[in-house]
Amino acid sequence: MTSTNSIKPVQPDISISVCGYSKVLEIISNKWTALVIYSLEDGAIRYGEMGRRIEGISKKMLTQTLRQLERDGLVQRDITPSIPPIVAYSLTPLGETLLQPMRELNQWTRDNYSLVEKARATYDQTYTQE
Amino acid sequence: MTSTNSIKPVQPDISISVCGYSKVLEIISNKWTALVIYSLEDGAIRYGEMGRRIEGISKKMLTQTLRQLERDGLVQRDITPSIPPIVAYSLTPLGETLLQPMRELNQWTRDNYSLVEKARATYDQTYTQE
DNA sequence: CAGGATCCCACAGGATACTG
DNA sequence: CAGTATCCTGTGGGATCCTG
Repeated sequence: MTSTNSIKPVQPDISISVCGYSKVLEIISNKWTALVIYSLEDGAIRYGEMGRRIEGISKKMLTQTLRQLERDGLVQRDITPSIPPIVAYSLTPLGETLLQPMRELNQWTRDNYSLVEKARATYDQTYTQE
Repeated sequence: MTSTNSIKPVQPDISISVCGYSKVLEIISNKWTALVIYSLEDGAIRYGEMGRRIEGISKKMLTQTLRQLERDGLVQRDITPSIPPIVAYSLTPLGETLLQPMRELNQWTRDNYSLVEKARATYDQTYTQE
C-alpha cells in the first residue's frame, strides 16, 4: 500500500525469525517431539510408559524432549513425590491447541505420502546412472 | 479389538517410520524448506529472486532444498534453455496440497507464539540460579 | 544466471554408566 | 522409577571457489 510500483521486492522479505511456518517447526521438528506429543494425545501418561511406547527413544532424549516442551509451555509435569516417585506428563491447554494443526499434518500424510514415495522412486530412477 | 484386557501396551506402538506426524515433518522440517515453500505460495518464481527474497540463504542450500522438494514431487523445475538460462520453480499440484496444513501452522503461530515466548521466559526465570 | 564441488565445523542426538 | 552426567560420532549446513 505504501509502495506505488509493482516491481517485486529486492530486499529479503522472508526470514526464519518472522515466517510463521518456520517458527512452529522450530518447536515441533526435533526428532522425537512429534512422537512425544502424539503419545500425549489421549491424556496423561507416565515417563516410563512413554519411553516404552515410543520405539527407539532413549531416556536422555525422552527427558530432553519433555524438558523442551515443558519450557515452551506445551507440556505439564506432575510429580507425586513418593519413593519411587511417580511422574506423569500431560499436554497443557496451550499444548492441546497444537493437536488440531498436527492432525491436519497427519491427515495430509495419509492422503499424500504414497505419492511422495512414488515421486522419489521416479526421481531416483531418472537420475541414477544408465 | 483383538485384545481382551485393558492393560496399556508394553510393546512400542509409536514409531518414526509410521507416525504421520513425523513423516511430514521429515519432509518439511529442514532449515530452509518451509521458507522455500512459502516463497512459492504466490506462483512460479525464478531461482535468483527466491535467493534474494529468503534472508540469509546461500546458493548451496537453496539448490539443495529445491532438489529435495523436487525429488519429493512437491516442486517443479521449469527451464528455458537460453543463455543465460532461465529457471523457474513452482509448486506441483501435490505441493499445493501442503499449503492448507502449512497455513494452519501459520495461524497457530499467530495465535499462540507469544504464549510460548512468555512460557519460556517464566521457565528460564524459574530455573536460573537464585 | 543458476548452479556444482570442496572443505570444514557445530551441534543434535546416540551409547553407556551412575543416582536420589 | 525417573532421571543425570559424560563421552563420542554423523551430518546438516556454512564459507569459499569454480563453471556452462
